[in-house]
Amino acid sequence: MNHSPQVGRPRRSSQRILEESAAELFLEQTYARTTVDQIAQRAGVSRNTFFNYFGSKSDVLWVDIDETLERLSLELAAASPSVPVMDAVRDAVTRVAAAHPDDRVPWALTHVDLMGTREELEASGLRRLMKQSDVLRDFIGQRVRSADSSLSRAAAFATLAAAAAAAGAWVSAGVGRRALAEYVADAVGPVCAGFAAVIEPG
Amino acid sequence: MNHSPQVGRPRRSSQRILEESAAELFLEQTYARTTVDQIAQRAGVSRNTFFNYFGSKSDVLWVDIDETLERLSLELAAASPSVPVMDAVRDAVTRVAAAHPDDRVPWALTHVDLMGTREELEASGLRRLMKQSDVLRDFIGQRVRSADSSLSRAAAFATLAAAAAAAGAWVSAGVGRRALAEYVADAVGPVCAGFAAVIEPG
DNA sequence: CCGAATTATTGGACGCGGTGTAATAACTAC
DNA sequence: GTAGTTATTACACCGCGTCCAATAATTCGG
Repeated sequence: MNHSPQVGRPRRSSQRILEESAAELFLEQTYARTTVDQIAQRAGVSRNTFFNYFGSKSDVLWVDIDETLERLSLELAAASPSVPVMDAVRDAVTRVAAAHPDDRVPWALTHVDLMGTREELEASGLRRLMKQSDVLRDFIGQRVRSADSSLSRAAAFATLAAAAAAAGAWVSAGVGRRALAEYVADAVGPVCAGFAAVIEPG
Repeated sequence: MNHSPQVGRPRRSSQRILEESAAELFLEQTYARTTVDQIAQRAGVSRNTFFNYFGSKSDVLWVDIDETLERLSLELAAASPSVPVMDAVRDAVTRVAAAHPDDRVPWALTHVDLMGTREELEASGLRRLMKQSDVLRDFIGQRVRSADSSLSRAAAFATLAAAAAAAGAWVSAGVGRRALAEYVADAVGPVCAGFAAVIEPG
C-alpha cells in the first residue's frame, strides 16, 4: 500500500506545493484567469509535471473533497445488515461528513465568488459527487427487492444532492458554523425518510 | 417576442440541421470522437457558424431538455398559495415533465452507451438541471419563514436530482416505457414528502 | 436602380486545456 | 561502472471556444 519508492529519481514537487501555488494565483487573478502554465511555473516545475500530480486544472480545487468522499464505500460496507437501508445510508453519509477535518474547508467553496464562471465550478463539483452515486445506488439496490431499480437511483441522486447542498450551506455559514456533519444530517435526513417510507413501507 | 428578422442576410442553416448532422456523426463515431468541424462541414456551414447556433458542442445534446426546463419557473409562478409548498413543488416539477413531448427523447440520453465518457455526460446533464435550482430554492424559501435557508437549498437540490434520476430511468426503460411524468412523480414524491414533514410539521 | 442599414456567414488567428511520446535526469542496487 | 527505475522535461499535436475584421445577402428608403 505504501507507494513511496526508495528507488528512482526523487520527486521535485508535490501536490501540496502545486496546490499552494495555485491558491495564490487564484486569489490574485481568479481561477478562470490563471493558466496551468502559471501554476507550474510558480511551483518551479514544468507544465507536464503539473499533470503528473493532477488530472486536470479543476482537480486542484477538490483534493480534500476527494479524499473525504473515498470513505463513503467503506462506511457503507461497514453498515450492519439489520438496520433499515435508508437509515444506513443516512448514517454512512453523515459519518463521512463527520470524518472530514473541520479546518480543511475546500478551497473551491470558500472562494466561490472569486471564480469567474461559477458554472464551471458547479459542473466539476457535481462530477465529483456523481462519482459516488454508483456506489450508493448499488448499496440501496442490493438491499431492496423492488424490481424498480429507478427508485434506488433516485434515492442515491437525491441523497448526494442534499449532502452537496449541506456542504454549501456549511461553507456559507462562515466561522461560527456548526460541524459539517450536522448540516449534512439535517439535509440528508428528510430525503432518506421520504424514500424509506416508499421502499420499506413497514 | 418573435425575433425573426425580415431584414438582413437570411440564415443558411438552423439548429435542426446542425442537430441532425451532429446526431449522425455521433452515431457513427461516438460523441467524443466527432469534432465541431465535422458537424459544421456535414451541415454545409463553417465551424464558426456552428457556434452561432450553439454555445458549445455539448449544447447540441440538450436542446430539448433546455426547452422543457424553461417551463419550471412558469409552473411555479402559477402555483396556488393555498397548497403546501412541497406539494406545489412536486406538482410543478411533474407538470413540467408532463409537458415534455414524449416523442422527443433527448438524444444525449438515448445513446449514453455510445458516448465515450459517461461521467462527463451525466455531469453536463445534471448541470443543466441545477441551473433551475435557484428558481426552485427561491420559491421554497419564499414560502418558508424558517430562518434556516439551507433547508430550502437542500430541498431544491434533492428534488431536481431525483427528477434527473427519473429522466434517466425513463430513457433506460426503452420503447415500452410509461410517461415521463410518472417516473418523475415517483422519484420526486418521496423527496418532497420528506422535506414537507420537516418544513411544515403540521 | 442605387446606396444605406442590417444580419449571417466566413476565414484567420489566438489562448488554453489536455494527451502522447520520446529523451533525459536523478537516484538505487548490484 | 552498469543496469534498472522513476520523475521530469521538451515538443508536438488536437480540439474547444473566443475574437475580429471582412464579406455576402437581404430589406428599406430614395
